[in-house]
Amino acid sequence: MRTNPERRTALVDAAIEVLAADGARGLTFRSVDVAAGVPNGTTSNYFANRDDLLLQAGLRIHDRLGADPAHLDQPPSTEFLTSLLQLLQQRLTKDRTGYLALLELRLEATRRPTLQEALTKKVRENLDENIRLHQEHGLPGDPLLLYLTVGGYMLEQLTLPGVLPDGLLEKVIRQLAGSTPV
Amino acid sequence: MRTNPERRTALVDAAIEVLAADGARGLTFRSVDVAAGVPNGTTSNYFANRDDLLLQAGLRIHDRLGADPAHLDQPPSTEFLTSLLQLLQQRLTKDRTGYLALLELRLEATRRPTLQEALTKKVRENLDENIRLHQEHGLPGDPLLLYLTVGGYMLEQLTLPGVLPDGLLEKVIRQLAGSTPV
DNA sequence: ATCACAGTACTCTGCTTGTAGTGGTTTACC
DNA sequence: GGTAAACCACTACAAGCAGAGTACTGTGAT
Repeated sequence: MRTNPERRTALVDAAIEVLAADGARGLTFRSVDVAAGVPNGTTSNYFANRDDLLLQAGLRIHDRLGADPAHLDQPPSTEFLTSLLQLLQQRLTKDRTGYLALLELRLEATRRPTLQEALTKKVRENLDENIRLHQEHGLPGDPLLLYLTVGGYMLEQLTLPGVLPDGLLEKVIRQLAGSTPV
Repeated sequence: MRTNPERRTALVDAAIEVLAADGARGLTFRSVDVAAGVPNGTTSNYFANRDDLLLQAGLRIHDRLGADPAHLDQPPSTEFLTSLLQLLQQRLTKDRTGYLALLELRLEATRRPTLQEALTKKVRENLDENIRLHQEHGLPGDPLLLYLTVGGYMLEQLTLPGVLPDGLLEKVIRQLAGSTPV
C-alpha cells in the first residue's frame, strides 16, 4: 500500500471523473489508472479494494463541492438568497462532474452500508450547515424546503435537462423566499 | 429475435428488479436471465443489445409507476392534496424498486442519448399530466414547485434515508399548499 | 409437417485483478 | 560526502472470470 499523498488525491479525483463519465459500472482500478494518466496497476497499489476507493471518493467530493465560503459575506436579504442560488446554478454547470459523481455514489450507497453511513454523515453535516447559515443570516424562507426543492431541481437538470422550463429555478426561489419557516 | 409478449415483459420486469438491486453495473443479459428465472441466453434472444433492454425498461417503468388513477375521484381541496402526497409516500415504500430503477436509468441516460430522449419524453408527459390534474382539480399550490420538492424528497429518502427528519414531507406540503402559483 | 419457441451447451473474447520484479530517487546515518 | 535503506514509479505478466452470442436439440401447436 503506497502512501504518496499527492498521487493519492489525484487518483481519488480521477475516480470522481470516472464516476461521472461512466458511472459506477465503469469504475475499475484500471479505468482510474487511465483517467489519472498513471501506469496500470497503480490504483491497485493505493487502495485495498473497490469499496475503499468508493468511500474515499465519497468523502473527497464533499470537500470539492463544499469549499467556497467566500460569497457568504453579503447582506442577508432576499436579493442575497436569489444571488446565492444563481451561484448554485453556475456551479451546477461548472462542477457538473462532481454533482453527477455524487449522484452515482448515492445510488451505489444503496448497496453498500459502509458507504451509505459515510455519505449520510457528510450530507447531514452539509444540510445542518446550510440551515445554520440560513438562520444566522436571517434569510427568508424555510431552509429545509429550499433544500428539497433545490435538490429536486438539480437532479432534474443533471439527468434530464430537457424536462423543466427555462428560468424555473428563479421563479421557484422567489416563491420560496416568501414562505414562512416550519 | 423471439416475440412471445408475456416472456418479453417478464424479462423487462426482471431487468427493472436487477436495476434496482444491482444498479446499471449489474444489468447484464445473464443477470436478467437469472432474475427472471429463465435459462441462460434467453435475454440475448429477446433483445438486440443492452441499449435496447435499457430503453424497454425505461418505457415500462412509467407504465408501472403511473397506473393508479383510482384515487383521483375526490374533492379538490388541501386535504386532498395532503392525502395524495401521503399516498405518494406509501408508494415510495411499496414501489421502491421501480423508483430506484428509474433513478438508475436517469443516470444511465447521461451516457445514452437515445435513452435520454425517450426518458425525457416520458417524464415530461408525466409532469404535464401532473400539472393538468392539479389545475383541473383546482388544487392549491404551484404544481411545478410541488414537483421539484417531492422529487428532492424522494431522492433523499431513496438513497440516504437517514438524512431528513421524520414527518418532513407533511410539513413541507402544508407550506406549499399555501403558496400561490407562479 | 412446419413453425416458433424453450432450453442446453459451448466457444470466444475481453477485461480485471493482483502481484512480482526492476530500476530510480530520496532520506538518513555514519 | 558516501553508503545503505526505504520508498515508489513503472512494466509485465498470470490467472481467472464474466459476458456475449450462437448453434443445436427437443417440444408443442397449427
